[in-house]
Amino acid sequence: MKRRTWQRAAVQDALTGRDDFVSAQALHSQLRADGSSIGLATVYRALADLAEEGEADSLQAEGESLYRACASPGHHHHLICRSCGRTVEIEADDIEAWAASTAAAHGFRDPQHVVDVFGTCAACAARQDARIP
Amino acid sequence: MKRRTWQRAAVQDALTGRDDFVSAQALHSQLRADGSSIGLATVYRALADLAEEGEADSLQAEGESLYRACASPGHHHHLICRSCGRTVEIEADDIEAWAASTAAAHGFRDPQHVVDVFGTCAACAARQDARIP
DNA sequence: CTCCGAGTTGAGAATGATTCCCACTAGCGA
DNA sequence: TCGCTAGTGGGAATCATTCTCAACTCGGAG
Ligand SMILES: [Mn+2]
Ligand SMILES: [Mn+2]
Ligand SMILES: [Zn+2]
Ligand SMILES: [Zn+2]
Repeated sequence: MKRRTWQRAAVQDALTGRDDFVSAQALHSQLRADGSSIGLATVYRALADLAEEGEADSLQAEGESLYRACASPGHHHHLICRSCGRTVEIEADDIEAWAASTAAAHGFRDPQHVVDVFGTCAACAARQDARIP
Repeated sequence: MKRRTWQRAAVQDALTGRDDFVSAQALHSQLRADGSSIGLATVYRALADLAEEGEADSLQAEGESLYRACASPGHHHHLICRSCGRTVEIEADDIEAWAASTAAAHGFRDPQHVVDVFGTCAACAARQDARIP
């Protein structure tokens, strides 16, 4: 029996309020800065729960876990700006089929896959070009 | 000027001697068990160097970095058994093209991608089936 | 071959993210 | 409302990885 606490709601709201992948630490700092008294361990627990329930997507970058409340309810992948973190949700049935058939072709059962694309978004690219010349 | 030391050679040899992804800690333990006096920090450094030089591939799993000396010299991906770690190297030009075009379609520059497939290999699947019934 | 200097090593300390501990708090069903 | 117990949070503990730095050793110059 899961209980509804304002802490869980606060984490979910904070996550929904942004469109980039964020770490537990960063989200905790943001919540504290906004006046919340939520604890760090609770933010970690809430994010882990959200990810397990499928309410949030997670990925590993530079040794830390990042989370995002995605708009697409189903399975999808991400195109992520490595500079500002802005993220585009991507659906690619071809990739799904490829992953499944590749696993099957080698006798692997219960396939899962990690597919993420990183790049520099147009805005960040323009900013970089303007600064360097 | 990069020097040739027996420590680097030992790490590379140990890595080449296995066909699964392995952590720095595990490789250090193995080397020590085989009588080497190599230090843990050195194993970390050697693996990082090998990865940077393209001599080894690396991926993140469960919060730790794993390394593998791959047979394919060029860019490729992996199909990994989540039970025993056995790895198959995969080349998929379709995926390369898809990643590049996806990034371009959204105005993202300098795309890179992470594509890994995990599953249970035939041997591990058979072992599990035999144990459970 | 010998010498010297800069790259390399390794034990232990430091770091940083994440988890654990546990006394206290607060959902929520009866 | 009452009691049970999941949830909370501050701080300690854990764990992978990096840093520190004195000692060491490649490898090119002479
Ligand atoms: Mn997919
Ligand atoms: Mn690729
Ligand atoms: Zn950007
Ligand atoms: Zn296996």
